[in-house]
Amino acid sequence: MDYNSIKISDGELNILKILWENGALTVREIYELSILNKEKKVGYTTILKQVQRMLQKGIIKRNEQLNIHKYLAVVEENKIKNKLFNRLVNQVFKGSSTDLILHALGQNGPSQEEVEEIKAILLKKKEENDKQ
Amino acid sequence: MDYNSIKISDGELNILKILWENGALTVREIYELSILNKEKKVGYTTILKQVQRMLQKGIIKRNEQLNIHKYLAVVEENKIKNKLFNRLVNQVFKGSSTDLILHALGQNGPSQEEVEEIKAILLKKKEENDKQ
DNA sequence: CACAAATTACGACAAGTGTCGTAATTTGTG
DNA sequence: CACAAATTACGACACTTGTCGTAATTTGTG
Repeated sequence: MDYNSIKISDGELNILKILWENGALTVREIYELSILNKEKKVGYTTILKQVQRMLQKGIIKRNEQLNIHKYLAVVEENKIKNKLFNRLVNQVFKGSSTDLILHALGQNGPSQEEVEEIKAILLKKKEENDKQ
Repeated sequence: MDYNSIKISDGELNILKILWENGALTVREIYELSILNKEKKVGYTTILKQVQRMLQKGIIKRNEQLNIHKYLAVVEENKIKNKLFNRLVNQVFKGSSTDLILHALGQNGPSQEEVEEIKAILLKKKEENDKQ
């Protein structure tokens, strides 16, 4: 699995998330979980189609034992997380994960003093890195 | 500008980034900047087309004074950052920005001790939040 | 002004995606 | 086993996006 060339759409990510959390599932189960807590519900065949395309791409696989088709994620959660994380950092935080962290803290993180503490730590670190 | 319904593609984000950094630019200027430091270069009309579509969507606007068309971002950098940040948090970090921060720290952030310090702060904060 | 150069507009095309409808196949039940 | 129910396969369609080619328009220069 080449994690660099892989592309994952929003719908696919949604299905992967369910699979990472729950392990092998049938399409029906994925479908049921995917429409829970969703404002916008889609048809069963929509999910099925997405599952089929994911199967074809090789990002999930199928286990056919017991006459039941169960699907399982092939791509690793952490690698995809890293990938998406790095993409965001590069796209809007100039490649600096520290900047992203500061953004996160400013937005809805810990209290003011804590933010200051953390900022101080991060900035100190940043200076060190810049020196090198 | 309704920041909730707005969708921004990778190509558009690339152009926005340039506009946010440099203010009003002509298509030519955007084009020049966009192919700098890029392995994969695209044609001028590709950028032009993207600019035109962005104009139509209303995420950039055009200033025609002085017989020159200069384009300027309408959407605000911080709001878009927030949007993308929140999307990532919801998509793969269970809606917890603290989880994302911890992920960032674990990946390529500050030193070990600093990470521990920050973790302690964040976790303390998290417990407080959970109590409420 | 006339023509070359630059800019802008417009249309096209292939991929990828979300979304289904319907057909084919498989499974379960009287 | 025969038929209903469920599952799976397949095809279709609209939209978005990246990517250009080419045409139309505007600008600048001899």
